Amino acid sequence: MKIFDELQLSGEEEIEKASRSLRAMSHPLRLKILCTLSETEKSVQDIVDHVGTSQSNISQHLAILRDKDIITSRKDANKVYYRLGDTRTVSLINMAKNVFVGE
Amino acid sequence: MKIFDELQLSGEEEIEKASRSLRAMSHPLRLKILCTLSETEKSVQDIVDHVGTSQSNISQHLAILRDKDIITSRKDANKVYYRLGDTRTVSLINMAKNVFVGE
DNA sequence: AAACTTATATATAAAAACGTATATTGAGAC
DNA sequence: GTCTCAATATACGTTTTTATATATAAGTTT
Repeated sequence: MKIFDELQLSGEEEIEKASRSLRAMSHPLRLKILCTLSETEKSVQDIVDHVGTSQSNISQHLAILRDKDIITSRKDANKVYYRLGDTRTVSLINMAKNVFVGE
Repeated sequence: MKIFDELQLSGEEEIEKASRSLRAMSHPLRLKILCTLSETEKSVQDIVDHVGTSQSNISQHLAILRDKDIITSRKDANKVYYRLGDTRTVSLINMAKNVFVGE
């Protein structure tokens, strides 16, 4: 049917795009970061405290999420605040929550 | 708020579980396989034809998805038919489609 | 037995993760 | 201004994981 076809993830580019985003989300630390950010924007240090690994490691993971436009940042003084990038990202996180919580 | 808390992906195990599933979905070939299977169950050879790589490679990817309970299989004669594993998997694929299609 | 379908073992290549060290940027003290 | 401290990013090397090709095994059908 029509509706179904429209919902197909078909084109090569669409597949690639989706899989890049999913891959970026799929690392435990990055997923934690994203869940943390779904509440409210946070500074890098906040994230480090919540998630619990080295500052450098967090920063590297943030770079990965940033490169894929999954999160965005704003700089205030010498701190950098991160938040979920766009509606699509928010949907993704909510989707993950809905699907995985309570199993 | 309450509802929000309930939707949090919080426990370490929950995070690990979600990220394992997401990672399994996040390879382009595996995502293609899953999309293909969202229509209807298919034999390995069907999948090879649809997705387009070697039989061995497909089989290896199927093993990964199978190990994570994302797909299940049934054997009929000398063919093996795969389909999406459970409701959770179907939700995941549908949500991925919803999120990524039409961007 | 020969042909077919699927799975697996093994080796290699490629990519990702992480630690350590270092760079950058901004703010405040002096 | 420049020194210093704090916050964040990046570079680089090493280890671990993942992907894939090639070859082969195992089970089924004819």
